[in-house]
Amino acid sequence: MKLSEAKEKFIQSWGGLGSNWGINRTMAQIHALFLISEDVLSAEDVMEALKISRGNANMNIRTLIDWGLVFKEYKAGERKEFFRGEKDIWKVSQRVIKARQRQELDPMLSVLIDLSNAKIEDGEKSDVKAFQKQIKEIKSFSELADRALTKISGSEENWFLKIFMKYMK
Amino acid sequence: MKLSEAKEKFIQSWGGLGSNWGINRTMAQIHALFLISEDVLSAEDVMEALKISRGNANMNIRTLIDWGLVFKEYKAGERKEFFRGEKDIWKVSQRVIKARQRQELDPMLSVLIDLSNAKIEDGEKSDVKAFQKQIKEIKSFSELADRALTKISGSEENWFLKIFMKYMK
DNA sequence: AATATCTTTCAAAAAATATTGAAAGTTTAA
DNA sequence: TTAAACTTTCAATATTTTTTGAAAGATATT
Repeated sequence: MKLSEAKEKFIQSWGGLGSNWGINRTMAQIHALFLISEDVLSAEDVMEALKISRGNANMNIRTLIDWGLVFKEYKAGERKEFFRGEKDIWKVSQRVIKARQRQELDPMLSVLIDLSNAKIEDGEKSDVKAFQKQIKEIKSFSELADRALTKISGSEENWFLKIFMKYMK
Repeated sequence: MKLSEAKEKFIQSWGGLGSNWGINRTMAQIHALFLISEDVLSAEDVMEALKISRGNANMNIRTLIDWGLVFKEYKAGERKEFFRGEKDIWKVSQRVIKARQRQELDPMLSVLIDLSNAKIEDGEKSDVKAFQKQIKEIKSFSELADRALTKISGSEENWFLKIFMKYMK
């Protein structure tokens, strides 16, 4: 296999993985490109490598920066911006977890908390009770998951590895 | 708040959560409906509650059954099928993890394994080395994650709770 | 202050994804 | 065996999401 083929395959697969998990395909591809690029890349490099438009490249690079997966870097004597990807895959996954937790899990949790506290003013009494019980269970579970994810996304890789070795065979 | 409003809010939020995670919105809404329905529901009940077509209801209920989140049930003397949702939120999340692991993580893992084993027959030697090193790291991490998810999706809730209490404050 | 270089925005277009509903398929009952 | 009751399929349609590219906005250079 050629190196370029191998890279292409990685980029495409990473893009597919992302898009199945609600992360837009191009953003995941750009991220893949950065994961396997030793050097910094300019917006143009990204546009060219992935054959995408300037707007698309710009927008998705911004989002990757927001997520903490890509960093701006300046070259002496060069006017344009360059970017470098976070290479440590443990850090990458922590930052993905963090971003998605605040964007998607937390809003759901806040709805669950609202519903738990809401006074329900009609309906068959047993229906209301059943509904409230189920919401409470989902809320408790979500809070547990939220705390577990927070812990994982703030830990050293070592910590996780130790727990894994000890408890997960 | 009225019971119907509260239910609606839960269904909409759960649908939104799903769609942000690459699960089609309607499927997540149907799932939410089952989560908070004490009784079995027919396809028509679902169609009516969510105002969706027969085909849509049928297709998404099938997928939920595939995922192990909804079960067929028959009523004595009734010809049509009824469905009941899995209510235990721990089991629900285990089954979601399992479904997505085999659908999305495993294919990526298999690409990573292929790339790790592939003989790369061109390119600057140091580029090839760097690429191979990075792929190997991503692969190792993915295998670890895969095993962690497998363990979690096959465990008792108690096991997880214990670990959590002990290690995650 | 005019110009060149580069970045960002955003409305329109394209692409991807989900939904509909009618027709075909299946099962049960008379 | 026929018909009624129900489920599944799938081509056409609708909706949502993503992408483009040109124009506007910055910032640096002469």
